[in-house]
Amino acid sequence: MARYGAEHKQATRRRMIETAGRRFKSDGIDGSGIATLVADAGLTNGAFYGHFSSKDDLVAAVVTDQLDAQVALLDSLPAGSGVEAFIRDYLSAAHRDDPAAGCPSAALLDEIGRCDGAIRQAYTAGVRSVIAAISRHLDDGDDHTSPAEEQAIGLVGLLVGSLQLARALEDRELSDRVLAAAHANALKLLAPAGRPPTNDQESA
Amino acid sequence: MARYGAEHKQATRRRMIETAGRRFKSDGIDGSGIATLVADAGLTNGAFYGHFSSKDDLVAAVVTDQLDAQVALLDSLPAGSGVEAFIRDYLSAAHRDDPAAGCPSAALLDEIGRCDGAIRQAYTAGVRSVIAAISRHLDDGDDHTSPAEEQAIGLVGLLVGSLQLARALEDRELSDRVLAAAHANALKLLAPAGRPPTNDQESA
DNA sequence: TGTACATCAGTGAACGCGCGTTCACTGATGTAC
DNA sequence: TGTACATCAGTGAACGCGCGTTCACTGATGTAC
Repeated sequence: MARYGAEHKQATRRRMIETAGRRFKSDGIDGSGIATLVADAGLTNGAFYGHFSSKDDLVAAVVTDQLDAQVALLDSLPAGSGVEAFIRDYLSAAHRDDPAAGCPSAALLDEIGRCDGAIRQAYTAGVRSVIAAISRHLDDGDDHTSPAEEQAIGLVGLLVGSLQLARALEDRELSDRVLAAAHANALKLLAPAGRPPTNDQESA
Repeated sequence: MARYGAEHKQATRRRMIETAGRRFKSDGIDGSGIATLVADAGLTNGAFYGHFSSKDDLVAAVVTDQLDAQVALLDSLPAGSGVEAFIRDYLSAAHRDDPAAGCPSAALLDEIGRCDGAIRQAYTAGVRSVIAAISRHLDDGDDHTSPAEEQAIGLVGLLVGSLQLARALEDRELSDRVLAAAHANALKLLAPAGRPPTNDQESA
């Protein structure tokens, strides 16, 4: 046996992936250097390549981990009104103001679009699971015009784009209005056609 | 008088802003170095600071220019079904496959969210105009449940998020499905409540 | 008309710095005998 | 029980490179006389 138990190295890798997830989401992938990433996990730079073969290798692992966590969150929501609760939290001022703890797609999606194949593949697999998890919630409700997957995709697009928009705006009041408008529009997407959407939301 | 006419320097600045717009949208802001930006415009690196005080200064000018162009495009569309045409083009495979020529928000929004105040202010002013331009089109149609601005904001969020998603996916078939689903959802957002959305779109 | 000078957009080498990555080394542990 | 050795997660200095930025210079032009 070596200096540490068999689980020690895995635990360090785990820690790297989690702290890197926060760092990427707050500073961007390009904006986060190896020295910073490794310091966040309490290590020095040379240790990095004992755990990952390259920065891209870490990015792929982080992307997978982040989307897995989002699926786990969705699966933990109650079957009845889970999606509505998810939407409310997603479009909250708290989520907007804390990217490091939030949705990886909102923080990184256009940067991921410019990444190499392996990272995009990891993202593709992850987002497929997210869409499936949302669809499962939508299927629980009986009435809907469009297939659940179509609704789920539209919802993801709307949530991600709107949160990015709210974050990019320098005007707090307009940003709040974007969150409120996105909320109203998300409910409209979920509402069955032929009836007006339930309208119990207020401006944030 | 100097070597060139009074309009020469302005023309060079214009060219820098346009080529930088394409470069930023294809490689990202962080991903585009001064040397490349200046070479794209047919200059060498020292010339840069005769036109801009810093890279951030260029970025702000590019953001303003790009969103102005988007407003001009929207204003050039026919009053009747302008938004529907805009949506169709926005969610086309051609737009997905050519970020350099496309929407600046789809290419850069999360990166802009991490930029300094001046850039975010430029973006805020620009996107305000885009939302206003879309709202003008929506006001032309008489029937709508939600105020035009609310619909316009939802539409922007949906389009931007969905296009980013389509671009990030490594699976072409799923990416096409995302574009088609976004299209269907966009029409649903525009449709007045109480009637099902017009459903004349096909998968791309 | 011819010469000396001022202008100034653009050139290209150089600056310090942080990047991703490599590698010889450390030192705390478990194992062999 | 005591000593010599193997393991290996983590250390920290160093690598070549591209970054944003600076600056002394170039050279084609218009102006002065």
